[in-house]
Amino acid sequence: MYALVDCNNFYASCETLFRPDLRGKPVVVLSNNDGCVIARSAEAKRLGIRMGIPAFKIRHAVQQHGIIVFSSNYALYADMSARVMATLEQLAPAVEVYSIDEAFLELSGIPLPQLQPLGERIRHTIGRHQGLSVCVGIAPTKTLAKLANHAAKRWPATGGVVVLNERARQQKLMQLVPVTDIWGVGRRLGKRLAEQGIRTALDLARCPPERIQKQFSVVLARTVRELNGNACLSLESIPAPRQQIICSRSFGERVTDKTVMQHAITTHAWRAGEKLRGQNSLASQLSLFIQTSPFTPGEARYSNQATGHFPTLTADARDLLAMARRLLDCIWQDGYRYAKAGILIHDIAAPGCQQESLLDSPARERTDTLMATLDNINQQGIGKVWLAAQGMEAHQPEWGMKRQRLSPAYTTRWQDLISIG
DNA sequence: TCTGGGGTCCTAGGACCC
DNA sequence: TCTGGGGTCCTAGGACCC
Repeated sequence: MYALVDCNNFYASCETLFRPDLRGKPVVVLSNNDGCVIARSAEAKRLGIRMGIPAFKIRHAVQQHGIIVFSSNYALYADMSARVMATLEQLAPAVEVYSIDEAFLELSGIPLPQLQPLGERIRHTIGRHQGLSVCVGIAPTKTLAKLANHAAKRWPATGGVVVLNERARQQKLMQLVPVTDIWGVGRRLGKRLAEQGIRTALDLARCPPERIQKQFSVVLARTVRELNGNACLSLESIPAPRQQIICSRSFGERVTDKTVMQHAITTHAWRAGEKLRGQNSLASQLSLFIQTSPFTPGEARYSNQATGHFPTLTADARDLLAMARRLLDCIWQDGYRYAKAGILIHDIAAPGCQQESLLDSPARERTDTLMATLDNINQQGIGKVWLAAQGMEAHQPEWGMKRQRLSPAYTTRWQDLISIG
């Protein structure tokens, strides 16, 4: 059996955690740059604030209903997430961290009658330790566990825990759930399925998987099997190294100056290097993209990308930044108002695969030591070091994000520690 | 004025190989 | 007149997830 544990309104709940005065009030959290609504408290949902709506479109509702608005505070969310996951590790034999607010647990070996009490214990413990509310779905496959979790969220009478072990209960639930609420079925597939009269989860579960594979894909066929209790997906407790690393941001204000753009892209390249070294990988190529806004009508549009190959595999920040700057020289065009830029690494290799250069022997060990030292300093919170190419105003860069409603980093920065009295 | 930032997997089609 | 059959690798694009 698998459990899916999912935090309720995670970002919004993190914000109210240290602001008890806001409990029971409508709260929303915006995406980076205060762009769109990406999380809502139950009260905000009840007011009809939709997921993903641009912030400027809800200004009226904010005023009218006194909705409290926050910028994204990922320092806070990531730290609270780590605490929730650590708690789950103590409650279950194996945990797969699936996203910032969700985890799958493997519960094999636990007798059936103990599953419901275990779900309740998980809810209770995270409520006590982290002050967050979670829902728990338990079922024989991951897809059914997702479905059970969906039911636990949707129907409060379940008490936030749903165990779906009997076929009859699974079918009863599937009959009520639209097919697009199934994990792995999005809008497009939902539309194509509807054309064939497949509207509920049960409709899909009753299709022969061979037919679905032929007409749709092997992925959807797997979903059909999972809905029928045939587990095709297993718990992946050890995350595989990323095959692709992206660091990109929309700018707080449009960028028109090449030096400012250089600072931005070298900072993204630096971050990409940190992620790369963090998973002990090497890059063989790096891409850069820059673009104007696709939304502003009447404004000249430009978007371009360039890729460069390294002579030997590298995770050295100096190589990555130099490449980013070289690529910018290739695609930069004066006269545009740039809205976004990013760095992509997609050809990622493990150390030991590299072909060293015949001509110059890179001092691999020395660059590894240097990078490890820099990463260490930055992780310990004793200060920050970076390369001069990133510009000197690393804390408040000109191109930085707009975050006008940012809450304190309550749990990760000493000066933001809450004081009482 | 104002529209996020990551990821994954699969498939089709072209280039190329023998 | 008649023009094979079996592969691999790469890329772009589409779909999904949070």
